Amino acid sequence: MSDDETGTTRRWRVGELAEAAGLTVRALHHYEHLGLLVPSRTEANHRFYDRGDVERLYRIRALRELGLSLPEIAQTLRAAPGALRDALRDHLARAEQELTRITELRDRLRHLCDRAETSVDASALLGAVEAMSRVEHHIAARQAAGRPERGFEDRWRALGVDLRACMDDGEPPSSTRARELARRVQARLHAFTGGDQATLEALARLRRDAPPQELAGWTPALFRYLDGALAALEDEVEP
Amino acid sequence: MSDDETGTTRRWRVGELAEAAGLTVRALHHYEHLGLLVPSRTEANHRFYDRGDVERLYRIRALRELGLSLPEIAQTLRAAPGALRDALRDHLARAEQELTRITELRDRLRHLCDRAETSVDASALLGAVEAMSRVEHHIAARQAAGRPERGFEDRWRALGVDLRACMDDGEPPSSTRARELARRVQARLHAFTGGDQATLEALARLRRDAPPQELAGWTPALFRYLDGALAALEDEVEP
DNA sequence: CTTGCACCTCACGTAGCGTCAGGCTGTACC
DNA sequence: GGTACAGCCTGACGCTACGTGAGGTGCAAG
Repeated sequence: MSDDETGTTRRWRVGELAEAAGLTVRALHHYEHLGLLVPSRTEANHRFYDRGDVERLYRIRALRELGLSLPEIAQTLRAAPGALRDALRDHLARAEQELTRITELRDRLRHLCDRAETSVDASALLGAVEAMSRVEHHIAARQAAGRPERGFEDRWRALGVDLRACMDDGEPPSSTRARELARRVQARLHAFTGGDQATLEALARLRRDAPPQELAGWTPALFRYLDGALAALEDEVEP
Repeated sequence: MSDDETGTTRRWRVGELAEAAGLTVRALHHYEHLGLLVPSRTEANHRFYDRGDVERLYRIRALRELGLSLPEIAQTLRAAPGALRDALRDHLARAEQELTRITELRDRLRHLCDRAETSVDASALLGAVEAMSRVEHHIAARQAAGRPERGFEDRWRALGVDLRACMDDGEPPSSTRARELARRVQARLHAFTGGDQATLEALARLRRDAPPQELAGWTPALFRYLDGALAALEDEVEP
């Protein structure tokens, strides 16, 4: 059943093919420019695509919809054997990274939108946004500087457990035990921020305005309790 | 505690500020070009940024990290009142859309990668990718054409239930009852594809090579059973 | 012969900068 | 005072995957 027998030596003009494939003429021009899909030409220099070109186009489209870049597609279509599998795996990894990135982003945005609902003025909201950003940058900078973060979370978790026990025992934030724990938190904070005032303020703002729901065993209620104890500490210094 | 008293009338040069904010000099040039952050100049025409500029920059950075575009940031910083809240809500909606998109993408990629593990040659894999794309395009085209899709899934589900009952009753795929159901499936497929051969083939390929885990009550086992019954139908026509 | 449509080839625009290229400024050292 | 070097300046092109014209050609119908 050759093309000749069935009369299927069909040729497509750009417009037809674009229509059929759900693309635009310009896109086909672009693919040709990249050497990704190079059609033949008529005497009048008009492009025409044969059956092979069309099949190639559908593959291109399929890989495009998976999110591969045009150069990547060109490469996997050139070196077909195991390259496709590797390309898909690489791309899967990238997609999963993107996914976690966007998920975090969405969570932050949700949090901020929730807060915005409950009538907070814009500058406070901006402040919260900025504080988040500042603290994250600080953490990133520490990691980039090669600071060993071993036991980083564990220590916070341990402090959280102690403070929660104190709170659950009904001790007021101004109690000696609570203030002692607050002092330890302050020391930890100082070590973490390297004494940077801006980061310390940003952290305070986050605790007050946008405490994370659950971070190393800390809850919003615990953060509030801590703030009470820290306030008691300050009163102690300058009564 | 004014700037004069504390001597904190500090001014930053571009390089310093870029370093401090974790950006590049070029980015700051760009922000100035957009009118987003316009510093003062020294006599020698060098940029310098004061405390207010720095604060503005940190807000810009924070909003950028939330994924807002630079024009959007410019706008929300100009018209601060409720604009920020609206912008965040809009952006949240976009983020959630992106999230579902990437999630679907990841699922497809995972599926394909799984199949690639079990040593399938590249062209078959490409074929599966292409078939997915083709079927999706067909569905999109139908929806764009305004085809009423009411009861679309329900009918497939009903057919699936009948076929599963048949399979669970131990009837062989070649039994009269199974072939009758296969005939009804064929009719549905024909109605769905509008008789388009390419889409029919793509669907057959998907059933065989990459059956979805769960779609309107159909499982891979059920798809295999259906293929058996369809094969029995064909044998019946030309024995 | 004109109308009209599909086609052709430039070529600029998009977002957010990266990355030269070529020239000026400011400071430190000799 | 000269000079070396870091840091600053202003263009201007590059990147993705095309969109969107502008200005000209090919071909069939009226």
